[in-house]
Amino acid sequence: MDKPQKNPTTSQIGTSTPKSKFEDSPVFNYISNLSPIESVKSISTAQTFSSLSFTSPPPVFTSPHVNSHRESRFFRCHNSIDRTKPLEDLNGSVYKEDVVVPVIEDLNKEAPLEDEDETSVETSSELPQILKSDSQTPDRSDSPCTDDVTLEAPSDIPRGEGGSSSEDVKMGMLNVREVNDTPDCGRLISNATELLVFRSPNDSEAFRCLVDKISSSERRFCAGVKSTKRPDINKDVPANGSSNETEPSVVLPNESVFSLNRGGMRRRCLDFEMPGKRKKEIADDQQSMCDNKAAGESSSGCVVPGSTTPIHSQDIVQETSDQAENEPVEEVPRALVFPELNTGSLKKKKRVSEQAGEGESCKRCNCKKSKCLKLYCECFAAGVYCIEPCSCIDCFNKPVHEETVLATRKQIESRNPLAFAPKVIRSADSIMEAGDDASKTPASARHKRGCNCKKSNCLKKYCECYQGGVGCSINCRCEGCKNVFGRKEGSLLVIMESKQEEDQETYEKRRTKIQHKIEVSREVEQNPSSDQPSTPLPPYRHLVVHQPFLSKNRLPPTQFFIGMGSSSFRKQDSDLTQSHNGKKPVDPVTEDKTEIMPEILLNSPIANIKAISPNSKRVSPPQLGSSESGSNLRRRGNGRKLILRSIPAFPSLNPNQ
DNA sequence: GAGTTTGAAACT
DNA sequence: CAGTTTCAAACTC
Repeated sequence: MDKPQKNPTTSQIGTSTPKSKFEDSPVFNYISNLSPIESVKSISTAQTFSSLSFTSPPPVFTSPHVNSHRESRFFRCHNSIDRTKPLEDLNGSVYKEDVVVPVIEDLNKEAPLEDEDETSVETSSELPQILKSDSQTPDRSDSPCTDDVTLEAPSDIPRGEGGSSSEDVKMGMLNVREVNDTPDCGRLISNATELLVFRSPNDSEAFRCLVDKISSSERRFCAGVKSTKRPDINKDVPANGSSNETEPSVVLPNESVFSLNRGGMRRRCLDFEMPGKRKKEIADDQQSMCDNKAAGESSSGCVVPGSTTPIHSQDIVQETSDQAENEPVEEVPRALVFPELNTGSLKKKKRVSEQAGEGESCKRCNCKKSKCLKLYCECFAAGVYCIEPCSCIDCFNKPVHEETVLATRKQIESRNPLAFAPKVIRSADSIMEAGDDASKTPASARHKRGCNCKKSNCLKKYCECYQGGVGCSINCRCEGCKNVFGRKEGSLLVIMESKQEEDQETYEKRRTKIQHKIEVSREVEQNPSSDQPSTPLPPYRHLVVHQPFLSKNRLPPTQFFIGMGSSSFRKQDSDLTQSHNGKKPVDPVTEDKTEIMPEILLNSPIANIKAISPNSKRVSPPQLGSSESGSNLRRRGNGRKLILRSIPAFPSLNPNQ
């Protein structure tokens, strides 16, 4: 199996092979040179670290467990393949590798900070186990395999990638859960809930909550994990890994944030979480295997409630934070994921949810004719089984009918591969934003398909964009859009036009600036270090900060459309820019920018991120008129247009791609 | 809680 | 692809 392979490496590295050997090895040297961390680790952690770098992630990644997790996200692993492919692809690729790596890094870095090496070690070890197989015994922590896993991940995954973070988070979750089987599960769960929130399609709000909490949650999470794990870990884990790995828990939180960025990641988080819940539930009910399957998906479902987004997410988060300490109940939402099995626990959850106002957070449907086998059903659409709280009639969206569910899913997916993809796609920027604004800035995001509102003015939850806490985009065909999160192009155009009317002089100035920027951008390309807004390398924050939406405090609209065919989005985006042109005949500048930006953006991943930021795209909603927006625009001047262009560059989001 | 409104999903 | 119907959530009373 995978383990054997890993084990040898790990065991060798960790146990038998002395540091000296590794160090002597050319590989070791090479690795050490590559990573800055090494130097630190070399002393205490060298073994683990090196092993990580050496060992290939493959074992973990390849491990069936991993797969199972992914699959679990949805109703089943198998299913996941079809429907989730897009998502999974995103998740999957990043998932395994990313997860492992971040943890390791964090461990290395933080390990020293954290006192307990032992705990850290165990966590790392556990992670592998989890990754490999959820079901596997926790005892494994002792086994070298775990070490291997951790080791491997780091090497492959670069820190820089935000996506990885998600993985890490998941990993952390998993570890925690497994560990949790024990007492502290509650906390873990609470933490998990946060993750779930991220996952929710509506992430925007959830994301906010997370962001807000993250700082605190991380602490908790780490603390909880450590505390929980340590006892167990200590038992199993000897001094070895201890020093190295302490960090995982800590790491997780941070990375979790990153994970949020990617749509795919969300679900995973849910899945992982599910297991945790599941364990609890299982312990209580000893539910059948189906639960596990369902759990994975359900978890996602819980999160899903896109509509619930803002409110729910917040509520949930709060609850989690509060309850986490007191009660594990938080999981309620997840429980939703699992259908009938949880009944006992569900009640609890229900109560909790209701109290918290969470009801919304979890998906509950009220289907009467669809049998919960159509997208009409929120649960089904969210990839979650219906649960007790649901008031559905003739529900087939239950583990009992798993086959039916899967078949139906397949069918729907065949029709629309993205049918089960999150409706709201978030960009990596979201994280950044969150970081900036603990407030709640929703991550930049957009509705993948756009809305078609005619009477609600995109001011009610009828509007999926509004529901998801994102602004309308070009994709939207809404009429009279007044989406507070961002109006669609029409509005923008209007704004633009008005501006032009107001002052063409300004326009010309802008144009000049843009040209300027273009020049700058060129320079930037040559000199990445430059602070120019266009520069890809510079911190994402620039983008985020400048984005007008952020100023709003509300969700920054995202330009990012994920699952959707990127091509369409791009076109649309371009259309936006063009639309300006179209409606406004002018805007040669934009075109210029667009041309320039893409190149820059494409060059570096970071650039991509920037590109993602939707804000730029959306010129600025009505609110923009205010000073902030104006200032932003001026600052970037061209920046904004440039950013829009960059969007297309953002490849990673599209699952399909 | 019942009824209405709304827009997505499904169907033709 | 467009138009219509079905459906269930969101909303109102």
